[in-house]
This record gives sequence, structure tokens and C-alpha cells, in this order.
Amino acid sequence: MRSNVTMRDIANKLGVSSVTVSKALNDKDGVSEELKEKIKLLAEEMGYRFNTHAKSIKDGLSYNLGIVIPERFTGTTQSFYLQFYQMLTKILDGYHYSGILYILGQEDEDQLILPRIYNEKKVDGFIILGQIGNEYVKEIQKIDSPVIFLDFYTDQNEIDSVLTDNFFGGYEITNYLVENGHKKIAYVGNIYATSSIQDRFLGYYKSLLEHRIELRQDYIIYDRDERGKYIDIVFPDDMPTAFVCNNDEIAYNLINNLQKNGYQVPEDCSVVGFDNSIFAALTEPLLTTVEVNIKEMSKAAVKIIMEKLHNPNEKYGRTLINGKIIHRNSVKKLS
Amino acid sequence: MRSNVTMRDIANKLGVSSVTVSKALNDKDGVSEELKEKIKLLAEEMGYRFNTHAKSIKDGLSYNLGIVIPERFTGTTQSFYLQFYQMLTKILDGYHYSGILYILGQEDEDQLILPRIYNEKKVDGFIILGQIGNEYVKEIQKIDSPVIFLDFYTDQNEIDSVLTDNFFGGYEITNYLVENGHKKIAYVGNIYATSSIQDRFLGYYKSLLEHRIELRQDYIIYDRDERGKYIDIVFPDDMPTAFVCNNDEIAYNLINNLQKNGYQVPEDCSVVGFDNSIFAALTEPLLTTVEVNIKEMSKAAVKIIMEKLHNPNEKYGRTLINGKIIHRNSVKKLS
DNA sequence: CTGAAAGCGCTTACAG
DNA sequence: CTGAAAGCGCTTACAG
Repeated sequence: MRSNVTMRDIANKLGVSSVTVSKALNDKDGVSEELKEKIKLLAEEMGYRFNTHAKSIKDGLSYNLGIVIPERFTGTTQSFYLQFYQMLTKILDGYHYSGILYILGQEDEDQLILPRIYNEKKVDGFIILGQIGNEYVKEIQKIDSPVIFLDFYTDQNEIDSVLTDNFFGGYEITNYLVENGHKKIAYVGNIYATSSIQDRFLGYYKSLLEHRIELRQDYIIYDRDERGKYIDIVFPDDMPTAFVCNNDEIAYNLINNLQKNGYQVPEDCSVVGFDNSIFAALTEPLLTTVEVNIKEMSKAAVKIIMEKLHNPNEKYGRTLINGKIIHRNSVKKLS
Repeated sequence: MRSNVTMRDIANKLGVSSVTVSKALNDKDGVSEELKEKIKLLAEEMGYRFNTHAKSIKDGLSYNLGIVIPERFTGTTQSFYLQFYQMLTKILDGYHYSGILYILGQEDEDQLILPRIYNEKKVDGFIILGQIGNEYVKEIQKIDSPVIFLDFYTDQNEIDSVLTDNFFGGYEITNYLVENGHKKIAYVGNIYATSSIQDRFLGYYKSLLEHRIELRQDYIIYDRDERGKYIDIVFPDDMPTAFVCNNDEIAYNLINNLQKNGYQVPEDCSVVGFDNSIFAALTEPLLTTVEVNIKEMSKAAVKIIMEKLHNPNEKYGRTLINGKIIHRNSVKKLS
């Protein structure tokens, strides 16, 4: 029962032309209200479905956008990007666009093989979600469709990107600790490892500066080596009252570690994280953390790429979106 | 620099017809090898990209498949389905198909609103990933495109589905414990809560039967009420030496619980789980568990839907795929 | 307000 | 081996 109802079928039944049906179904001028209603009703009744391909072939647009996630981000820890995808498609819907999720295999990334959906003109542009190799960035910049990078930035190339404001997030969460009476605040992370760890640290530092709290070298606690491998955390002799962790996983490890050493959280030590990932839900007590604002970032990314669709040559640069603090139970107010 | 190279452009440059170019690019007969090579080379050079829409409009196929995931499975715990999607698209690639991930909002599910990609003929069929409401199942069964259900089954309707063999998995993992010398084996789960918990339990029971081990009612340990809400686990007076948990999250909770009560895992008690989810990586020691065979399930699902594309009326029924045991450190061999 | 004609980029069936 | 003609389902620009 493959339905192949076309506009012509509707037109024939009504004794009008397919042009009129097209106008009616698209709510365009040039059809009487009465006829328009009649056409819409009949279309519904006959189970008519619009054939996007016919439109696509006319105006050279697929009304699909490729959303690319490198496969290394699809492991068990990373449902994060799936939530991004969900939000992106919801927003694209308002533009009458659909999203096509394309998971970029490591091999294709290494060999600079572009997504097949590009070569088959199934998409009008790309949103790249997460860090990809620099060579691939260059390659995808060359294509004749707009591209925007989401949650990833590189200064090697001039790219348009939408990012969470790591600096501001570090600043705000530290402010929050200060407001709760903390002065002995440590930062947990290797500040040479990645730019997001670094930026979050600098936000932490700015908060200290503003509140005239000295930056202590023994309060910068390393959690990994420069290649990213986690190392054992060493506590300073003079224990801090609060820890700003560069992500939730580290916060999770830190809390377990503190508890094994007889410290209570948050009674003895407050701990905050970043990301609001699964790990923030596994700590006991539940973790106060900074959540990436998926909705606003998605909105911004879609808005920019839609504009790029019409102005391919305009540059949009970096767009920073603030995260938001999720208040839970891992911070104690000091009196 | 929007490239709009068409077959005609290539044809004109070479002084041949677009029919010949079409044949050459599609590796069809009726063009000399020499000319074919020349055409392919020039196409490459001119940056030609195939326009799927033109083909689609001819043969009424979009060469896309909708992969639908209900949004409640996109939370932080569920990267599982993203891995499925990745595998599915990899396999679809071999059929020259692309996947379109469609996340079904709760509201749309309740109101029985079909995906827009269906109404716009952007897909030729659907793979439904995970449990959806019965009314929605009925609704989507009505459409004139093939549908297959993956990792979900209902006996309310006659549906074609691909499932992991929970029964066999329960059987195998219990056999494994028996092989390791265990006789006092408990099952953790409410056997009235879901059919997968039930089937896994029955597999466990079959293994006991085969090995002439008595099924003890006090060794069926409830982990949740019938509405699925987790409850505190109560240990039997006569402690088992091994626990078969109905999923990894429960195993994670159980292990923590055991350790708090002074039992060592696996020295005092062995524990196994199901799913190989993130929780299997968070236990200390790492959890031995049964992994869903994503690859074989995906292969089967794609194969069936491709056949349904050509034989819309054939019934395929339920296809069961065995899981596989992932050996880690939570089982002790009893001497 | 309504519609005939032409065209989007490709493929199929046929003729040479 | 090569290509002219027709058509897939829709829309645009124009004529009435």
C-alpha cells in the first residue's frame, strides 16, 4: 500500500491544476480561501506527503544539516553530545530543517575523508560537535557549504565557533564559594593540559584577585600529567576548605579520595565540579557543578549556520555562552 | 563558491551527452572503458557531487533510514543507543544508505505525532530503537514504509523485531558461575517488573535446573518495586557465594552495599551484571557482565529492513541475538 | 484568482 | 558504444 499521492493526484480529483495545489499547500497567495481549505482537507484525506526531493532539486537545498561527532566522543561517558544533538534538531525544526547525525570514524578522520552525506548533497552545511584533528578542520573548511564548530575551538585556522565560556564559569563558581565564606580554595587540574582546564583556572584566579585572596602554588593540585593520564592526587599540608575541580569526574575521584582519608564532604571540605555529567550524579553528596548551557549554545550555532547559508562569506568568529551553576549538596556555608 | 557542477557540465566539457556521463559515473555498461575513465577523472577535477535528490525523485527512494530513539533514553545513563546508531549507520553505509537520527519527544509520542522526516518523505523506513508506547507502535505500524523494532518487543501487536537474547544471557552467565564452582547463587531483580528481568531470571533458573541446583525463594532478591522504584536490598540469612544481577547499575549498588557490610568482592561474594554499561566500569573490582551484541543486532536489523523495502508484506517476527560475556574481575573461582 | 509552460538533475527505455 | 526524448514531483515566472 505504498502511497504515492502527488499534488497532481489531488489536483485531478478537484479539477484544478497542480500549480493551484502547490500554492494552497504552501499557504501562498493566489488561491481563494475556500479552495485552499478544500485542497488541504483532501490532501489530508488522501494521505498526501510532501516530496522534499522535488523541492530540493529545484532550489538546490536539501533542508538537512549534517551534525558531525567524532567517534571517540560516543563512548560510555559521553551522552553529552547526544543531548546536544537532541536540542539542535529541536531548534532546526523551527527552520524546517532536519539534522543528520554523522559519526566520524577515526579512520575517516585520519585519512581526511569527508562525510558521504556531503558528497551526495544530502546536507546544506555542517555543525561539527567536539574536537577534531587540525588537518580535518582545514579539509572541511574548504568545502562549499557552511560549517560551524560547536564546543570546539582552534586558533590554527579562522573558524566560526560556539563555545561554553570556561573562563566565566570558573570565575562564577569560585565567586559562589567565596560568597559561602570560603577563603582557602584550591584548584584541581593540570593547567598545562588543555585550554579548557586553563581557562577555567584563569576564571578561578580572577575571582581570587577580585576578593584579594592570594593565589597559592600549593593550592594548584595536579590531577593528570600533560598527556592527560590521571595521576594520584596529593593533598597540601594545609588543607583547603574548598576545591574547584576542572571536571566532574575528577570531583568524583577527589570526593572518594577525601572520604577514604577521613574527610567529610561538605562538612570538612566543599567540592565543586564542571560539566554536570553522570559523575555529578554519582557522588555522595550530590555535586554542585557548572553545567554547559546546551540550549543557548545550540540556538546560537543554528542561528549562525542559517545565516551563513545565505551569506557564505561572512565571518562570525567565536561566540561564548555562559554555563550555569547547578546547586546541589557538596558545598557548605562557612559562618 | 557554491559549486553546482552537474553531469551536464561534465558532458559539455567533453562533448558527450549527460546520459553517457550518468552511465560512466554509475559504472554501467554502454560506455567504453576509456571514456569512462576520462569522465570520472574530470568529475573529480571539477569537484562534482552527486545530487541524490534527482535520483530520489525518479525512483521514489530517499536512501535514508529514520532511526528513532524516544527521548527518555537520551539521558546521562544511556549512551548505549548512540553506540547502536553508530553501528547501524556503519552498516547502512554498505547499502548506500544514510541514517537520520530522530529523537522522539515525549509529547509527540503521547499525541501520536509521526516524525516530520516521514511526512516529508526524507526516509524510506524506520528502525525504532527502544521501547515506545503501545499506541505509538500501532500508529507507526500503519504507515506505508517498513518499520523494524530494535531492542524492544511487544506482544500486543505483530511487529518485526530484533532483540538481545536475555534468556540465553541469563543462562550463560549462570553457567559461568557454576563452572567456577559456585552453587549458592542468588538472582537480584524483581521478576515481575519487566520482561527482560523475567527472561534473564528464567535463563538463570534453567542453568540451576541443568546443574541440579535447587531454586531457593530466599535467593530471589528484590531490587525494586513493581513500578520500577529501587528499594533497599535485603540479604538472605544464609549468604550466597555469587549474585546474578539483572543489570549493571544494580550490581554497582550491590557491590557498594556488600562492601559497606564488610564483604569483599570477589573474595567473599562474586557478582555479575548485565549490559556492560558505564556502571560496569565504575565498580571496584571491575564487573564481569553480559554485553549486548550491538554489531550483530544492528546487522540483523538492517538486513531485515532492507528486505522489507522490497517485500513490504513479508513478516519476519522476532530475531534473537546472543549477548556475550565480558570477563573482568568480580568473579572468584571456588576450589 | 487560476493555470500552461518550462525547468531543477538525474535515469530509463529505446533508437541508432 | 552513444545519445535524443520523456519523465520523476514540485515551483517559478508569466499570461490571462
